[in-house]
Amino acid sequence: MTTKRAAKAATLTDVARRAGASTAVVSYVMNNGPRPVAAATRERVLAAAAELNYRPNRVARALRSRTSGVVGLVLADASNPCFGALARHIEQALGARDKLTLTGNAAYSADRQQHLVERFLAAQVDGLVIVSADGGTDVAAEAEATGVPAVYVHNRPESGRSPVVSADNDAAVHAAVAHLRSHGHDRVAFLAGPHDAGPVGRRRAAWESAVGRTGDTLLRCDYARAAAAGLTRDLVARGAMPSALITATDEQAIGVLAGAWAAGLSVPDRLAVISLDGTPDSAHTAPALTVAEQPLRAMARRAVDVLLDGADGAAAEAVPPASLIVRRSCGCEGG
Amino acid sequence: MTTKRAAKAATLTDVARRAGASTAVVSYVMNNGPRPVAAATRERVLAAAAELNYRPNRVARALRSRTSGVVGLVLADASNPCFGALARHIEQALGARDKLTLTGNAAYSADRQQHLVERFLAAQVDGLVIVSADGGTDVAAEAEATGVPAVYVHNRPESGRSPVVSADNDAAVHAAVAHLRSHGHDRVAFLAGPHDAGPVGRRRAAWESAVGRTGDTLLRCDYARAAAAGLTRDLVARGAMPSALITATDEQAIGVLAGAWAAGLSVPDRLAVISLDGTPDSAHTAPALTVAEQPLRAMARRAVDVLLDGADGAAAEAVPPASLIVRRSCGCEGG
DNA sequence: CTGTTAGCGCATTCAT
DNA sequence: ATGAATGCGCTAACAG
Repeated sequence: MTTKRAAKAATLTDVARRAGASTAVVSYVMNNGPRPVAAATRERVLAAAAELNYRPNRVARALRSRTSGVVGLVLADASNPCFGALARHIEQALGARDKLTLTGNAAYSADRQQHLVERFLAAQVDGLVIVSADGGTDVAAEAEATGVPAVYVHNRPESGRSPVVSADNDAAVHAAVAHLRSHGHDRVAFLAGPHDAGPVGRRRAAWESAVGRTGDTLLRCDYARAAAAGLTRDLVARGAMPSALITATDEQAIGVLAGAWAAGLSVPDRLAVISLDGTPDSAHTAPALTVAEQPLRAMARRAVDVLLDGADGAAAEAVPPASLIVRRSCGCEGG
Repeated sequence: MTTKRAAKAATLTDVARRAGASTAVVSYVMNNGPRPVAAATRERVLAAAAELNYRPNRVARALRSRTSGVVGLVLADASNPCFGALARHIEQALGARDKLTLTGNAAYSADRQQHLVERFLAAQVDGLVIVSADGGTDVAAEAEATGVPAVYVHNRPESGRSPVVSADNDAAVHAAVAHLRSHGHDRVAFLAGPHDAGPVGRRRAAWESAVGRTGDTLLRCDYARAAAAGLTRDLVARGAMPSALITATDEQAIGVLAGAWAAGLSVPDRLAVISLDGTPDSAHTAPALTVAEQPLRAMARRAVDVLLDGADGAAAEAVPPASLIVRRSCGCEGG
């Protein structure tokens, strides 16, 4: 009969006793500093630690050293592939810096976002990464008021003054418009979100400047796939579907594809589509989406660097520009 | 010039001093217990806390009370929509139980999974939820050896003995086969994973028992969308594509749809497809996928209950069975 | 009902 | 190079 009760975890004091050393020395060898330790002593300590299967208690360490080694990641909604992909890259980048990631989904609710931030702050996070949608309050400011650094990724609320890392929306939109024109479309419609805040608002503005005042149609719908699919079916039914379309997000593009299929409208033959996110999902739609791909991994890395090293200036500039990935939905062959 | 330095956070002692009470009383009111406090005193304490903008330090609390209020979630890969959706539901269920979620992606690497678990344990998590793929070691056992409860979701390694919450794969597969047969397909092929471990292995076995030894073809490929797309193009090119197919996962189904589109094979006219995951993504493909939907939210809730309340027995039984969601890819109209 | 006090496990300062 | 001793902020005995 094996013992069911877990052996009480060994502490630094246990190791010290076993190694015939003081707790201070053990601490020095566990952390490689801040003071030197004789090689022989170090060996004894290491051996004792191994024998006792010692695991440093990060909570005690956090209390004493006032850094938890944990950063909070607040997400508007991880089921949006764009946010989800960012989240993975951020978690990975934090791991590379030896940080653990506390993750929370706010489900597009400002209240829940606020709640999450408060709980993260209470948990003594070393920093906050906020991947939020439009409409939230400036939670980063709240964090910084308590001395915790924070960085926005992708979107920053109107009133925000904390650093943001975002992609170059203008270049992405212009590349997309140019590509569609090279296919012979002189009219290029744009599918925006329900309002003009945040990155999508900037993309819409970029589209306007790119197409000029030529009367190209501006479409709007919610970011959900279902909404875009519904809009597409409507448009086809009314014969009002343009022949070339740029969608503000991959979610919308996927919805458009689904709606077009359901309505019997062939993409790219009768509708050319380019999307502006470039999440991994976009490569495996039917047909595969041509996209202006945001450098999500680079954005994540940059955000973590800004957060941890406080390189406030030139945040956005340091991430590579969006690049056009040509696949099928624009009308090009291959892909 | 506003002060840039954050005011040192108020502590329980500060509140006690300000309220003219002892730290014990303050603790009692902050936690609503474990001992009663006179209403008048409680008011004074609350007022003092509010004035000082007091935030309990969860790290100190964790050290003292030996529970951190944090649980670790280790994911094989959050970019797999099935795991990603589970992760969100688990995070939400944990939040409802007042727990924070430490999230880590193992990227299908047993090493990284091991690493994550060790770091989570060092962070004194109150429990571990493991959404892993085939091939990992029994990390839950390691956690439980240190007294930390752990639950597997979706998949448990061969050697595992910890509780596992998974869906009813057999029922799902039988429903899918029956539905395809009702469309007149007497042969129903199955697309499995590269090997027969884990849930996909069970699904494949269920398919075999459902179709009998009638020579229906078993296909295999990696779980990635690209792999399934490539396989599909190959099969079409060689004229070896069956007319009815069940895919073990949504990822594969999406890849099949992409491959079929690229190869000019019409779904559902010349290929009927049903998938066995039923992630949110499956509703917005072209055409929309008919799926045997796993009750991901219920699984997440159940897993959290098992983890936190130790209801080890009858884990899987308590989750609702998979349900067939009929859309277009099987050949049905509407959807 | 409330105050006093002793640690939780660790990092670090002050002595050697 | 090492040891002893001091808290980090909080909870929970133990006294009133």
